[in-house]
Amino acid sequence: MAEKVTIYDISKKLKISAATVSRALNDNPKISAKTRELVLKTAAEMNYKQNRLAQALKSGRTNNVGVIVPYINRSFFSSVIRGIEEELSPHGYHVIICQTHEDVNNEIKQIDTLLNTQVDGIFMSVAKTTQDTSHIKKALAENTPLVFFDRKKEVKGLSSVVIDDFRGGYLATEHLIKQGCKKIAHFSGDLNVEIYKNRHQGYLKALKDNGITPLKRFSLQVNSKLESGISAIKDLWEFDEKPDAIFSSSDYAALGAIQELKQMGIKIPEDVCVVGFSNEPFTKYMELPITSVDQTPLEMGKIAAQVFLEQIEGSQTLTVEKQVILAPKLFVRNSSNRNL
Amino acid sequence: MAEKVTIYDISKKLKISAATVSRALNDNPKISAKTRELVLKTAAEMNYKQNRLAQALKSGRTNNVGVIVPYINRSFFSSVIRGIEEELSPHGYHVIICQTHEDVNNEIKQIDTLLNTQVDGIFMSVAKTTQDTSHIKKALAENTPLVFFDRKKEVKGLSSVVIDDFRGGYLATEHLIKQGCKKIAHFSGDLNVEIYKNRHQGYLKALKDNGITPLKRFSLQVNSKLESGISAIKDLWEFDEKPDAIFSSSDYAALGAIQELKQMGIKIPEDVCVVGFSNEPFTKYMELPITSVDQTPLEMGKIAAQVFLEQIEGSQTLTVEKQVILAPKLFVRNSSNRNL
DNA sequence: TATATTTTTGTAATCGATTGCACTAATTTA
DNA sequence: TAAATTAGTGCAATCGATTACAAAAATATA
Repeated sequence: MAEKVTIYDISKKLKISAATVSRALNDNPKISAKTRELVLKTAAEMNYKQNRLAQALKSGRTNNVGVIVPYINRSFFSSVIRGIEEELSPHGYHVIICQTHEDVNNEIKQIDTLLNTQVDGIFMSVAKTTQDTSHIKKALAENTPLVFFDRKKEVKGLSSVVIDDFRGGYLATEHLIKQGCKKIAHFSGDLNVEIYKNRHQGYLKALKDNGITPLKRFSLQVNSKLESGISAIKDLWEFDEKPDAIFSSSDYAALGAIQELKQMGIKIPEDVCVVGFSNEPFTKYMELPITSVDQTPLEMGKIAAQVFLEQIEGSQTLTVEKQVILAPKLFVRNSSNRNL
Repeated sequence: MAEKVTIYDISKKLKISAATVSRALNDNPKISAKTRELVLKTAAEMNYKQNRLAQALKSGRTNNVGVIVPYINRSFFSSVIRGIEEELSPHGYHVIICQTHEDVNNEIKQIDTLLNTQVDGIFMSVAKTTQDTSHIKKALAENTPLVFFDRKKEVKGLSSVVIDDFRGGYLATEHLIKQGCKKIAHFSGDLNVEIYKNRHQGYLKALKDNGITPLKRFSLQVNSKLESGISAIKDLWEFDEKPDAIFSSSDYAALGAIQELKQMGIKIPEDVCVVGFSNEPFTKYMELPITSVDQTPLEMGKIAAQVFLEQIEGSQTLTVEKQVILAPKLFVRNSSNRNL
């Protein structure tokens, strides 16, 4: 068994104090070049590895950050996490992951245990049901930087990185209008959730800017499931005046819509254009690839990490909150492309 | 700013020693009920939170585990990680994630820093290119349990949880035979990688068991990309004797195959059946859903976690390695289902 | 009541690294 | 050469919790 080598082992071997060893290893300028060399050489020989726990206890910094998301295996979240990891790893940070399963109670627990483990920072996308933010303010109270991504809450002093959902909604709708669509229906998610509300607003604004009066009946709350997309189409088609386009806040519902429309013999994109949101991996693999708004998750993760780093490094400055809003990207594919 | 409360603060307030406080908090039976109550009550009042770093330094256990995968945002890996997290979180463990980007050098670094951070255990799926295992043996030398999942290496003393890739290959091929296919081609991955080799072996065995002589030309090395599937089909169709089924070790290549076959006007599943591997989320969403072998990633993660827990808890027993082999599940869908 | 036991609590070392302060040795200055 | 700096090291406390051992308090026994 490899016994752990400590600075005391080195100090004994060299008959110098542990303090000197520590200083030599940390490139402290007060140490003579000769001693430093000797210590470094010996440390290498003895296969010394710094005990990060001891160091963390002393310094109060663990070099760990926590990421809290609803589910890690959702394509969007795992990509954001990847971005965070890739940006932070070169700086010596490790990423700890936590899942809330969209439940505030778990969120509360996770924040607690993360703060307890003394993470140097927290990244989070709040659960859909989260209303109260007192558990989030704890991080602030303990002086642990917290950065929201995608799903944020308004808490003074906390930074966030989100995409411009309004613009995403606007882009998608505008694109549909340019394709010649005039009766555009929108599948929104729960309008109490900020991101869905914003996408909806963007949709409305684009219509108005183009002289189209939005029809109340064309805004449906549809949750993020294939089946919901199917039944939403059925509902819409009960009326005489049918839409000539669907802009869905969810790729899954968009897919359901496409399946149902095809079922009914409706041609896409000739008769009806369909646009989704999130740019889920499957959208581009479909036989009829689906146009979708990309949320640039990888970039979002990287930028969130940068915001955290700025906050940590420049601790001089009083904690300044930073609100980054990324531009969404529309990927036009066949489900809405009439210019082929 | 909330000052951190320590057991010393409690001991001062109650005028008892920190040792007593510590014992009371840890339910040590040597403490009188009265004192315990008092301490617990006071601790709650003062909002005491144990410093896990100090405890970790003392005990040598951090309650952190590391997971090393090629990329976290691959559907399969993120699902395994989810399984690990969900199984371990109730036991108080946190999960640290690391990516290798399929590069052994990163793998080496990651193991090093994880051991350095004193994780209590490591889960890993090795990079495709990994040959030498000396970096992995370091964990063993430091007495840190390491559990392989999916992609393993033979290292004495290390446990693993994998699926029965041979059986997966066998199942898929057998299914195709039952559909009446007789000329089944196989897209394998790199045959130097164990999992691909095993799937290939399973394919061969199923053919033989059913009296079909495998054709060398029908075993192609195709990497896990849509485009590769397309060109593989082109290659196969240059010969007169065409296959009547494709069993691909990759869902992406299977998808490419389907696209190209359709392009050529070939009917699926009537003329050619197609089966993929991994049960990627997109397979079930396709207009023509793709039959695929599921690797039960969530379960794999959970079981890997259980193996780790057994190893940690029953530290009495000498480290016994455990090799778990999970059964793959075939999800039959329209790309290979002629019995509709 | 005096002594033996058992409970309960306190003292101090430990985990490994860091760092302010003090001290010695080496160098510079007068 | 003596005094004043400067450079290089060591001592010991610290981060917060745990725990063997010692000691004190409470209880049981004679």
